[in-house]
Amino acid sequence: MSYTITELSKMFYLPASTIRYYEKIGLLENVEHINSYRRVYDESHVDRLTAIECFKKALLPLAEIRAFFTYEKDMVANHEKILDMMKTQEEKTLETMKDLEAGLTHLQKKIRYYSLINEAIKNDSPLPNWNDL
Amino acid sequence: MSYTITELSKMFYLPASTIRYYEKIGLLENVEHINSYRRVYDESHVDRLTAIECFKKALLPLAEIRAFFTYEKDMVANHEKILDMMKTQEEKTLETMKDLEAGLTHLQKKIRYYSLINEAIKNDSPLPNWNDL
DNA sequence: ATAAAACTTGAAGTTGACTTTAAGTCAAGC
DNA sequence: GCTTGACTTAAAGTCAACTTCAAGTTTTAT
Repeated sequence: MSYTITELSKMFYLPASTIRYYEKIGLLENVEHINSYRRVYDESHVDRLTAIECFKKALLPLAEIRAFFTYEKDMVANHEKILDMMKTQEEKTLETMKDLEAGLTHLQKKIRYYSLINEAIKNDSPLPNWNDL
Repeated sequence: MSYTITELSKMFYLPASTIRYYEKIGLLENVEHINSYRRVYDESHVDRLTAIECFKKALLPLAEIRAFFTYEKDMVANHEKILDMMKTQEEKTLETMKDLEAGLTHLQKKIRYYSLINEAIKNDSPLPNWNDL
């Protein structure tokens, strides 16, 4: 099965320009050009983009993702390097999640506070105090 | 109590240049300059930086954070706008957390996989298959 | 009194991840 | 055979969030 850039674009909700950009920086490889012009993709590229999507969700920078693909070409030789990369990234991701959770808690406190303010204004009652939450 | 830029810098693990930058883009306000030269900060600035830290953890862009501070100056007039902002941001944060969790799961699967590869190589046994996980 | 350390400014530079632009190519339909 | 539309290229532009730089000022230590 083969795909045009527009098909991939729709599949992954990515602008075609981004898909071309990924090729340019080496995230997508071996892209054929029919009549030495238009790009043609196959399952391998769909797999790549799927993997990229996952890694991006885990907040890996594109350079790291590319490094992973490079190492993965000889995973027997590089399995330790890859394992290191993934573990380092796992820690970063966990760290980010902790921050996000703290941020979310802060946000939700603000939401409670401003909901109370809303109430107080409606009922013409005294405004609540941030420290009373 | 008053603080120098270096003191704040150490308190918040931020380079002084960043603190100056935050002032420049309007995140820090009313910064006095002794002898019309060096910056002097007080508790209000410590509070601001603490709030900025929280919002940044929740991944709010600096422009949003500044907007919040602006609205907060008249929270009686702007409480609905603020509430909207915070709720919108809460959703975005929850969305990001979901993505992060998905990314983390993917990462952990990779870690399991490459640990098995590691084992297999040590024991000279056949390499595991990604689909067997 | 002088030099070094710590701070100041405005402007320019950096990084990552794209996006936009301008000019060109090619197949398809009228 | 000409236009339209979907694609191509390389290069430049954008955006957020800083960082670095060059040149100047002030405080502190010798």
